[in-house]
Amino acid sequence: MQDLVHTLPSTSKTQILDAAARVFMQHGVDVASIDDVARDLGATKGRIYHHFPSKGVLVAEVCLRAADFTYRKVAPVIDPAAPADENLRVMIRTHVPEVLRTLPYHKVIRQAYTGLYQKSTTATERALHQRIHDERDRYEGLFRHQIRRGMDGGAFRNQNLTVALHSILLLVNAPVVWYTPRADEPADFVDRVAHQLADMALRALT
Amino acid sequence: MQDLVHTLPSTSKTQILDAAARVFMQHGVDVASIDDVARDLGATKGRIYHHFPSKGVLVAEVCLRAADFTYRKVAPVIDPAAPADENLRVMIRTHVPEVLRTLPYHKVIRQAYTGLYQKSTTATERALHQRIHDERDRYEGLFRHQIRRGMDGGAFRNQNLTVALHSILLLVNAPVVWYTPRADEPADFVDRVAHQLADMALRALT
DNA sequence: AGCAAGACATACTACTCAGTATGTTGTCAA
DNA sequence: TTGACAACATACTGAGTAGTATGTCTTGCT
Repeated sequence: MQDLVHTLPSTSKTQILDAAARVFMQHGVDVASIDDVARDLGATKGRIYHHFPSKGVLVAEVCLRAADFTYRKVAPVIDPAAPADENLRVMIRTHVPEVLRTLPYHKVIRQAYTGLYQKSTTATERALHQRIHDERDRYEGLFRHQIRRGMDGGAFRNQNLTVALHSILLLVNAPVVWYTPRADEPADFVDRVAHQLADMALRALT
Repeated sequence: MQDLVHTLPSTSKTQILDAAARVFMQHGVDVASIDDVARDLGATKGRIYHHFPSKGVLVAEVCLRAADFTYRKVAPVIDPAAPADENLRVMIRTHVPEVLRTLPYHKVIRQAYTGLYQKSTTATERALHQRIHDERDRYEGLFRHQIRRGMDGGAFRNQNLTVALHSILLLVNAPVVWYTPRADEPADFVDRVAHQLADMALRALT
C-alpha cells in the first residue's frame, strides 16, 4: 500500500485507472458506479476490486496520477539560473499541453478535490488524500517559488502572493474546464493556447 | 444563519434554497441528501418536496439563483459610453464581492455545472438546465462584449477571444475555489482581492 | 362556524450501488 | 501432475436514499 509510487504499474491496473478517469469524467465521480467503470472495460466489478480495495482509493489513485503527470513534466524544465519570468513562461507552456493530453485525469481531480477531506473513512484513504495534498502543495510550490522570485527581483510587481498564485494556477488550468478535443482543430491549436495562456499569465503578474 | 437574500423577502422557498446551497457546498451535491438539507432546516423531507418536485430541480434552482445574483449586480454598472477597459474593471470589482457574498450558491454551480446535461430525466429539469445555460451565456456575453470592444478599440491586444474570455471568467471566479471567510480577515479584504483581480485581468488582456 | 386549500410531518416503498463471499480459469514451479 | 496463487467472474447482501402516500394542523374566506 505504501509503495504505490515505486510499484511498477501493472498493465491491468493502468487500464482500470484510464477507464475510471474516462467514466468519472463523463458521468461524474459520485454518479458513476464501479459497475460503470467495469462495463467500460468489458469486465465486471471483480476485476476492479481485485486491484483496488474501495471506490475511494480508486478515485484517489486517479487524482494522484493526475498530479504526477504534470509534476514529472514541469519540474525538469525549471532552470534555477534563469530569470523567474522565463521559467514561468516555459513552465506554463509545458503544463498546458500535458494537462490536455491527460485531460480525463484532471477533470476528475477537479471534481473530487472539493470535499476530499470531508469523510475519509478508512485510514488508507486518509493517507492517500494526504499524499495528494502534499503532491499538489509540491507542484504549487514550483509556481509559488518563481512568482516570489519574480516579485523580489522586480520582474513582477508586488501584490498579494497567495491571491496571485491561486489566480495563475486557475488560469493555466482553465482549459480543463472548457477544452474538448475536436477533429477539425489545427494541429498546433493546443500549443497556441499554451502560448496565449503563458502571455496572459505573465502580463497579469507584470 | 444570515440571510443571503436582501432583495427578496425571506420566504420559505428561499430559506430552503439557502439551506440547500450551504449543505450542498459542504458535503457535495451528489453526496448530500434531501434529508440532510431538511435536517439543516430543522424540518423534514415533506417541506422540501412540497416546494420542489425533485432533487434535480432543487439543485437547478440553486444554480439559477447563483447566476441571477451576479447578473443583477453587474449588468447595471456597465456604461455603454465608457471605454471597454473601464467597464471591465468596474464589472470585476462588482462581480467578486457579490460572488463571495453568495458563496455557497456559486460553489454549488461550480460542482453541478459539470455533467448537468448528461441525464436530464424529466422535461422540467431539461427546461431548467436550458435556462441556466442561457443565463450563463447572457452573463458571459456581458464580458465578451467588452473584451471584443477593447480589442477592436485598441485598448486590449488582439488574441483568441474565446480563450481570453474563458480565462478572464475563470480568473474572476477563482476566489470561489480558495476563499473561505475568516473572522480575522481585514474588513476590506474582499474589496482588495477584487481590485487585485481586476488589475490582473486587465493586464492579462493588455 | 365551517370549509377548502396550503404547508408541512410521518411512514413507507422501491431501487441503486458499494462491498463481500465464493466460484472459475489460467499459469507456473516443483 | 499437482498444488498454489494470481486474476478475474458471478451472485448476493446491506445500507442509504429519492420519491410517494397519507395524515395533521393552520390559515384565510364566506
